[in-house]
Amino acid sequence: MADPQERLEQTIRVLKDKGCRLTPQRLAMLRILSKSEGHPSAEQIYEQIRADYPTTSLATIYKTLSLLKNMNEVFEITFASVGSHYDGNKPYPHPHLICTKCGQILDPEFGPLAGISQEISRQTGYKITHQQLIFFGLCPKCQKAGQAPE
Amino acid sequence: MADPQERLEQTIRVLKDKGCRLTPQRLAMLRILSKSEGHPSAEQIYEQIRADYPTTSLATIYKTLSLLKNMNEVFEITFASVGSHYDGNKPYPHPHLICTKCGQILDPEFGPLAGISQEISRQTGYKITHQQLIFFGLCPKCQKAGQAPE
DNA sequence: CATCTAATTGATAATGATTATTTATAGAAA
DNA sequence: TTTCTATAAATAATCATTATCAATTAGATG
Ligand SMILES: [Mn+2]
Ligand SMILES: [Mn+2]
Ligand SMILES: [Zn+2]
Ligand SMILES: [Zn+2]
Repeated sequence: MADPQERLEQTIRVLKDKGCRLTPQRLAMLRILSKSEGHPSAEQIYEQIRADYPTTSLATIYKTLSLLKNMNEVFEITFASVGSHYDGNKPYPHPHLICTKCGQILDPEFGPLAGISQEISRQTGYKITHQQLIFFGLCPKCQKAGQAPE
Repeated sequence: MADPQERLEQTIRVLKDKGCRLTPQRLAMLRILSKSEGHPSAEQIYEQIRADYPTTSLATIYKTLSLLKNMNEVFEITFASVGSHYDGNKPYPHPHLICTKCGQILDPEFGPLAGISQEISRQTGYKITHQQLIFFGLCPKCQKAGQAPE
């Protein structure tokens, strides 16, 4: 994982570059996201923030997450059955390992790209039941510029 | 892809084995799902069904999908930003290729497991921007039987 | 420091996909 | 026919997320 302090400073730099304000609520969120322990959901971030800033609104959490997503300073794991979770420590797409019972989410570390499941299983002790591999991109039709989404 | 007729018959067999009834609405759904053209959403299945059975309720679609999921006769692609989509032709986990502009979902065919993105891109003409690879399983703690989910 | 103003916040309403509930229906069994 | 049970239809409820808008404030300016 990246050094949380460096991630924090990096994100603050990007925010300032874009002319965004650094409010206390945002700073508190950045501290949490720079570590992203356990890949928190919006609700979990909200609960942590409220410890220090009891009047914070959940809407602020969502708006800040949206802002950070747009500048690629947080990565969103969108999986319907567990809701969205966030990783501000590795703010780019990467594989995840989800426990289907308790919902715990890990970043599995793996080198090549073969026998992955076994390797992850060995590393983490998880018993892997299934996986989801999704590729995103633009279909040929959508690559033509100036075309509205259907 | 599997032969839709065979998939239809297979699912009907499983339903009967479990003592479930084969209603006209269900049969209409099975016909759609056995092909699963375009990986339809619940809403899209609903619209197709209504052509033949105008009084059908959306709740029935969801209930039947839930039934079929439980007997592994349909695979659900749960990705938050596009909502759930269904594949009854290949009713088991497999990779998907999603256009982030129009939402089209394909089953990319690929052999080994290296240089996948390039191969998929060549086969489909998609310009791949990112991917999501998620492994599901049970963490060591959850593998201990009789433990409640957190 | 005081003032100014656009960005941001907090409170709340709205949205939308999915699930739950309740009553009605229909076919199988007796 | 009567009874029984699975299922359907209609509708309400849920819940995560987004939108709205008046109030507040960070940060620039003088
Ligand atoms: Mn991660
Ligand atoms: Mn598929
Ligand atoms: Zn677990
Ligand atoms: Zn497209």
